[in-house]
Formats: sequence, C-alpha cells, structure tokens
Amino acid sequence: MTAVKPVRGTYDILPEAMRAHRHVVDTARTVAARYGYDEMSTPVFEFTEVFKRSLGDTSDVVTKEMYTFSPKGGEQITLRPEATAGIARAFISGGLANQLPLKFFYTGPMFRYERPQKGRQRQFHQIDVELLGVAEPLGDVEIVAVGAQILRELDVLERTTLELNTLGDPESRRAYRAVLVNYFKSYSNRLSEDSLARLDRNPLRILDSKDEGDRQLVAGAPLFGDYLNEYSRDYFERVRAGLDALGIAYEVNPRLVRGLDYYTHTAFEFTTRELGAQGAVLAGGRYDGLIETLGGRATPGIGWAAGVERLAMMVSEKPKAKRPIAVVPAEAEAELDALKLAQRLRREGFTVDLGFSGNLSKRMKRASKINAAAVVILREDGLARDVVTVRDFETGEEEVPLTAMADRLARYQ
RNA sequence: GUGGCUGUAGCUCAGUUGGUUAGAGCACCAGGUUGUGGACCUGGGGGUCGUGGGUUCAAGUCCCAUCAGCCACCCCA
Repeated sequence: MTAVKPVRGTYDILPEAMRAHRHVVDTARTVAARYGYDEMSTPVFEFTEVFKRSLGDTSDVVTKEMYTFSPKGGEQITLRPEATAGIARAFISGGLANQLPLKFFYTGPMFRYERPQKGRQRQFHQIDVELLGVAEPLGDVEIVAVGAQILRELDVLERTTLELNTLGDPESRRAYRAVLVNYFKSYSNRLSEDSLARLDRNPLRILDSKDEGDRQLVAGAPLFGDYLNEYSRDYFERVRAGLDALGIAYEVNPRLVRGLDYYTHTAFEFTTRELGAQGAVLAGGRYDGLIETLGGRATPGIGWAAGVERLAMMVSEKPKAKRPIAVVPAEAEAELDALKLAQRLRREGFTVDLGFSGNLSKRMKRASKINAAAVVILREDGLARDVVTVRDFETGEEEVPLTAMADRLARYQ
C-alpha cells in the first residue's frame, strides 16, 4: 500500500487546485510582462556546485535541504531548491553579459528536503522575477513594484505587509558582522543553542531569533545602521524614496535578514499572518555578488521569489471552470449529427460537452450536473430542418435556425 | 532534525466501561417520477477502522513500533 501514495511532502494538483495554481502564475506572468519581464526556463537540476557556491556552504538549504544524487555514479547533481542560482548560471553559460539589462520572469517546481507543513512542501512551486545588470536603486524599486502589483491583482496585497531592510554593501556588512559576532560572543553563555550555532554560520540571523533570552540580548546589540557606509546609507534612502513615490507602503525592519549568502543592500519580504509560521509569501533582494561568485563577470542583480501554493491559499476567489455548452441528441438516431454539431461549435471556439451515452433524460441530468450554461438539443431531423433547440438552464428554451445558433450561444462564451 | 496533536467509507463525522455481520449525512451508481435537467421516492456499490506487531476467549476501542498529515521550533517561498 505504501507504494500507492505520494512521496512525503509531495502532492497531486487536481483540476480545482490547478485552476487556482494557474490563476496565480498567469496573473504574475501577465503583470511581469507589462514591466518588460520575459519568461525563461532552466533545467530542474544543476551541478551541485552551482547551488553550493551561490547559496553558500553553510546555508541551511545547502547543508540539509538539498536533493543531491549521482546518476550512474557520475557527477553530483542537485534538484534545484530555488531558481536564482540556475538563472545566474544560465546567464554565464549563455554569454548574456552583453545584452544588459535583462529582465526575466520564471516559474517552476523547486525541491527542498524539509519537514512538511501546510504551505511548505518538499516539491513546491515558485514564481520568480529577476533583473540583471542594473546597479541603480530604481532597479530595486521596480522589482518591488512588480511584486506589489502582482499581489494587488491577486487581491491579496492588503493582507500582507512589506518589510524592508538593507544589508549594506559587502564592506558595511563585513564591518557590522564583526562587531555583532564580538557582541554576542561576550554573552555566549546566555545565548540559546540555536543562536550559538548561528554565530558561526549566519550571525545576522540571531537578530531574528524568537527565543526570549536572545531577544533581550538583541535589544542591546549594535545597530546595523551605525555601520553602514555612506554609499549604502544613501542607496537605501533612494530605494525608499522610489517606493514612497509609487505609494508602496512598507515597514523598515532592521531584523529582516536573508538566509542565503548572496544578498546585499535591499532585502524585502511580503509577509502575511494568514499562513501561520509560513508567513513569507514573496521575498527577495539584491545580489550584486552572485554572478561573480559563480565565475562570471561582476554583474549586479536583484529579484524575488514567491510561493505559488502560499499565494493560491491566500486567493479567496477560487477561479471556476468555464461553463460548457452541452450538446445533446434527443434520440439515438441523432447521435452522429450531435457529434458533428459539437465539432463545429468547438471549431468556432465554444467549450462543448458531448456525452458518450445515455437517453435524453440522462444526458440532461449530466448537463445540469456539469453546470452547463446551455444545452443544444438536436432531433433526428434537426440538421435536415436546419433547426436546433437551445435550452438556457435559467430562462427556458427556444428553437432557433441552425444559422442563428452561434449568435444565440455567443452570450455563454 | 526537535517537541506536541491527529489518523474510521471519495468528503464531514458517530461509534457506549474492549463483546455478535462497523454506522450517518453528503457524494457516487441504478431504477422510478418529473415524461427535456435541477426537487422528490426506492434500491445499490464502497471501509482488512493509516500500517505492522502485541495483550486478551474477544480490539476500531488497550500497549508498542512505524507511516502520514497538522501545529510550534528550525528554516524559508
């Protein structure tokens, strides 16, 4: 029996869920296109090295969440845990550096070996937007604006909060990191076990700890703002000015940090309280060092990723399937004529349901059950007489000439 | 990976202090009546009670293990 169920953390997307899923992705793709972002795609797996180098050897994703394997005992391959690394790799291997700036929209499945929860699967789907080759704050502003607009059109924006922070440039970050590590080391006996581990890997994360003892220490910790150099400080101001100009509301959250190594300057996150602990719905930031880390020519970049499942859960208006027009032969002798009529309507662009069996009563029941907008009933002599009966389930029925049928049905399209 | 809660038909749930062939509603199928659907009537299929052990004369009901989901931590989309 164990073989006949999905692998832990995976699930089947049946038609109803798939409509919600597609609604999210289609909306995102459409909005992104209005900003000039074109869809692209990369393989679902890459050499493990691509993720190790871009995400960082010590990141949680790399150390414990990757699906890594060696097909036929050969090279090490990893199912992508996120999209940016692959896009950056494609940018380098495709020699795209002379086409900057580049704007990409992306969507597809991602894989992380985590303990499943609602809104957190081992195979899940993301939408991504990336802007490469722009080092100006206006790039950051546009990226955030695309995300906000997608959330707005999905009608979930007002149920999220945009949190914003700066991680500074590498120089500022190094300086702050050193000070921070020093500070926490002097209190290492009071630090929680989790944070003790973070001290080596990603000390900035301690700022976001939920442990009560940690929070007390964090309250007295040095502030990143005091260690930002002038360039970084000014950069952040200009990003904020751009968001203000667009009327995009945000809260500066000095404790907002990113788990992946490649981020610099702007970091942001649209969060919600509707999804429990999985509150991050759309998050990203600037990654100016990534391309270089992967072996390409230094190229600035910024982007975000959003969880399709999480967004789909937040969308309250579940998209409905299109109501078909049912074609029903009134008697067995009309079956082939019904077949031809259905074919004709489909060629004209109508969504048509044609049953495979049953008498008139049974077919009508079915038409009603599948929520048909109308039924076209065809008698044996219908085609010969050039008439069909169109029955609207709400208003009744009427007999119309064959030539007028399409016009009559147009209202249901 | 840690801690906790849960697990009975497709779905939502009942199942008394362990005791004869495990139930309901909805859904599904068939028939009837509407005689071209929706309502209604009748009947039917479907569960090795997550799985595997154990205790017992007897377990859905007790014990252990395991799997899965959910919640929190962790992490993140």
